[in-house]
Amino acid sequence: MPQAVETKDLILDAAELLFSENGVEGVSLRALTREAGVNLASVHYHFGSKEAVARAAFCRRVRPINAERLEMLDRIELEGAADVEGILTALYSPVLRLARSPVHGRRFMRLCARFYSEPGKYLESAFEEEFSEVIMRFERALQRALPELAQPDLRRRMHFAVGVMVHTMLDSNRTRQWTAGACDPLDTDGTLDAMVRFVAAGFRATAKGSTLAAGIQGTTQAA
Amino acid sequence: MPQAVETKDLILDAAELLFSENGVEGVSLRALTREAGVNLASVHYHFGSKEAVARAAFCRRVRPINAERLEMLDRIELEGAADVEGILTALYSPVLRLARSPVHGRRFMRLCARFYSEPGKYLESAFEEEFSEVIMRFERALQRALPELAQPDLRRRMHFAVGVMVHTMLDSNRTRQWTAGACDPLDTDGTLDAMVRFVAAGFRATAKGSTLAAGIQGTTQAA
DNA sequence: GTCTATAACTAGATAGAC
DNA sequence: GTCTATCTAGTTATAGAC
Repeated sequence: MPQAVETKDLILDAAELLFSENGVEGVSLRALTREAGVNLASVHYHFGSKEAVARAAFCRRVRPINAERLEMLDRIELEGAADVEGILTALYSPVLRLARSPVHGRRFMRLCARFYSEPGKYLESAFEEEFSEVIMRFERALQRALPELAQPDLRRRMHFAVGVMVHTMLDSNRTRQWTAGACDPLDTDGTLDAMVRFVAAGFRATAKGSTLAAGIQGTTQAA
Repeated sequence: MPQAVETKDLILDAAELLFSENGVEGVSLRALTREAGVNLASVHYHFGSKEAVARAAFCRRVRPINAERLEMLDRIELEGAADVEGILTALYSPVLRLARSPVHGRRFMRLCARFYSEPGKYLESAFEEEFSEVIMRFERALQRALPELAQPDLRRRMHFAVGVMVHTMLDSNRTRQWTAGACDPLDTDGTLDAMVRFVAAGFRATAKGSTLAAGIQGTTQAA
C-alpha cells in the first residue's frame, strides 16, 4: 500500500520540529527518521539529501506566508491605505498569525528564524529565491510611504525591521524566561501591535542628514 | 620551550574565525586545529572539550564589552545624561566599536550573534552568566528614562532593541549583498547613529494602553 | 515504496611516547 | 606541553532483498 505522501510529510513534520530546536547541523538523519517513525533510507528516496529536506521544510511554510504578504500589500495599496503601519502589518502579521497554531506554528517560526541565522549555502539560495520579490515590493512600498527618507537610511531601517521580526520569532528559552510574566508569547495580537508601533516609530525617526523633522506620529508633519 | 599561552590563544583565534563562519556544530576539532596550526590533542589538554573552547572564545571578548557597557552607563547616570539615546549608545557602541578592527572585530561580532541564535546548553549558561547584570542595569535605566512606559512594554521593546543589535551584528552575506552600496558595513559611526535613532524612536512610540502621546522626538510633547 | 545491512567516512576524546 | 596513533561512536549515503 503506497503512502508516499504521508511519509514525505511525516519527514517534513519531524524536520520542522527537530531542526527548529537543534539547528540543521544538530540533527542527524537517524534522529530525524526516528522522530518521524519512518525508515532511514526513505529520506534519501524522497528528498535525496539532508539539505534538501531542510529546504523543503522551509519552502513548504514560507511560500504561503510570502504569498499572503504580497496579497495584503496589494490590497492596502489598492485601498490607498499603504502607510507605514499598514505595510509593516502586511509584513509581520502573516508570519505571526502562524504562531497562533501552537502545534506547527510556533515550531516553524523558530525554524525559520534559525535558518535565517544559520550558515550553509543550501539555505542561502533558498532565502534568495523565496524572498527577493518580497523584499523588493516592500522596499518600494515603504519608499512611497516615506518619500523624505533617503534610500540608504530606508534600507538600513528595513534591516532593523527584519531584525525585530527574526528576534521575536527566535523566541528562545532565554527570551521566554526573561520576559516571563511580562508578556504572553501566545498573545500574537499584542506582539504584532507592539512590533508595528515600535518599528513604525523607528522608520519615522529623523535621519541623520535630514533637515525635516519627520518623526511625528499620525498624519501631521512638522515644519 | 613552553608556549602554552600562545597555543591557547592560537586555538581561540581559530575558534573565533571558524565558529563565526560555520557555527560551532559546523566545525570539527580537526579543522580547528589545522587552522590554528596546533596539534589536535592540545585542545583537550588546554580546554578539555570543544564546548569549553566555544565558551572561552565567547567570554574572552564579551567580558570587556559588558564591562565597558556598565562603565558607560555609570558615567552617563552620574552626569545626569541618561536619556534613551545615551543609554542605547552605552549598550550598542562598545560592541560596534569592536567592529572597527577588521581583523578580530567583525569576526567576533558574527561569532557572538551566531552563539546567540545557536542551541546547546553550554552557551545558554554562558549567556546567562555574562549578561544577567547588564540586562538588569539597562532595564532599570530605561525604566527611569521612560517612566510612563509600563514594564511589559518596556521589556518587549528591550527585546526588540536586542533584535536590532543581533541582526546588525550577524551581518551575513545576504545582508551585505542586500545593502550593497546603500551603506558601508565598516561605517560604524553611521551604523550606531542609525540604530540609536531608530530604536530610541521605537522606545518613545505610544504604547497600546497609553493615554499619553509620548512618541514625539526631541523635547516637545504632543497634546 | 519500504526495509536491512553495510559501506565509507568523520566526529570527539584518549593513551602513552617523547 | 606536544606529538602520533588509535578507540569508540557517530555520521551520511547506498546497495539490494522484499
